[in-house]
Amino acid sequence: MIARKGLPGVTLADVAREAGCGYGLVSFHFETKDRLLLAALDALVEEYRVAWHARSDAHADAAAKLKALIDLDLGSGVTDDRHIAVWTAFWAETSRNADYKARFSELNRAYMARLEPLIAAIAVEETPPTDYRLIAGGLSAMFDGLWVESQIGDMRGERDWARARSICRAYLRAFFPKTFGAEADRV
Amino acid sequence: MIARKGLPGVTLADVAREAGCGYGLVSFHFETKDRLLLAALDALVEEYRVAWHARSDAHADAAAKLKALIDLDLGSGVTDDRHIAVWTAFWAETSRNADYKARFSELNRAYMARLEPLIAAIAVEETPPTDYRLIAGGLSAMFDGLWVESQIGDMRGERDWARARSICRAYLRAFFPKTFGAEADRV
DNA sequence: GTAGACTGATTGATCAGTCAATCATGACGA
DNA sequence: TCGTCATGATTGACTGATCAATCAGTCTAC
Repeated sequence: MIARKGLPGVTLADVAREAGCGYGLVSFHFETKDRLLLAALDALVEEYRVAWHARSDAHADAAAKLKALIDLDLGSGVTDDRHIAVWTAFWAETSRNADYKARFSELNRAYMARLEPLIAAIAVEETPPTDYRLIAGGLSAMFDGLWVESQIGDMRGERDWARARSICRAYLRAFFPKTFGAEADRV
Repeated sequence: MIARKGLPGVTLADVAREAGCGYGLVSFHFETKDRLLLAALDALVEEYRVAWHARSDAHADAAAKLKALIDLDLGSGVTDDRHIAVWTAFWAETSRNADYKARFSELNRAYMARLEPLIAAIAVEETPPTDYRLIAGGLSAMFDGLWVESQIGDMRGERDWARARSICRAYLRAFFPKTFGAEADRV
């Protein structure tokens, strides 16, 4: 519903109708619209976190984990247009909402704490020319940027997600040519 | 005002007060709140476009133009926190507003039409290992992502912008080591 | 019988949009 | 030179709609 109507466009009456209960119950349960939206953000973050850990734990080596992260972030079930519309909706309010900011700060910390060691592990094998932290920060920024562009640009459908994944693989290949082979990646 | 209060938080009465005129004049001049916001977006895009062309035209070679673009997008007067808060506010509504989408599509087209030739020009000199379009797309995504992170993350102040610029320079150096030298870029 | 789950009508606040009234400017004629 | 009028700019009170929050009451399960 947030994806369809935006954060301010969602009304408690809408939520009640969709949930199949009365208005009062929504109001009573969440106390306030702010808290309802915060609960939605928490659910969104948690859903992402679960999917992310699941994919990460499914692989042993750093390169495979990174590839799995690319697949998760760009075109998976938790990063389709609908989900991303919700992320961007919350992003837009973050500068005015300390609760949102806290959630994103913590998510970002956890994210970088998992991403940086992966990059570092590969970097030591390839005699790093650059700070691995910058490489990790760049990859993270790329994901966010590709999410934004999927919302505001002309991206539509799996082909464009495949291109987004190619962009990220090209990025990693540029830094780590040995680890991320030279398959043809033109889309 | 949009940066302070968000798109739905801005009221016509606020605008009138800030502009020092009566409520009715704002209402009469813009006809509708939607059109007022669209005018604000047009002004934002135009301001960016002017700054971008000015910086681009100030240099002759592609590498210098690219460096100027990095400086413009990450930490200049048209990309401070206030401006970026407005961009993200409009981004969040784009999936629901065809006018916004049209503006961003056109801006993106113009942006890539300028960016891709720069990358291509450098790529031919360095025997490209990857499609230059992917490299350009990655840089554009990085800019957007760093904007998002400046809003939602813990970025604050010039030091973090310097780090963001380092990320982009590291990106370009990874693809084009000859053109983008190997200065120490650790922040 | 009672506690807790649940309902939805009501209230009060906010806000976009409307419109009748006012004001400023300048043209025109005496 | 001065008064008069017309036009367009500008005002802000008012209207109607929307919506979060409240609360008095109903239902259900045990």
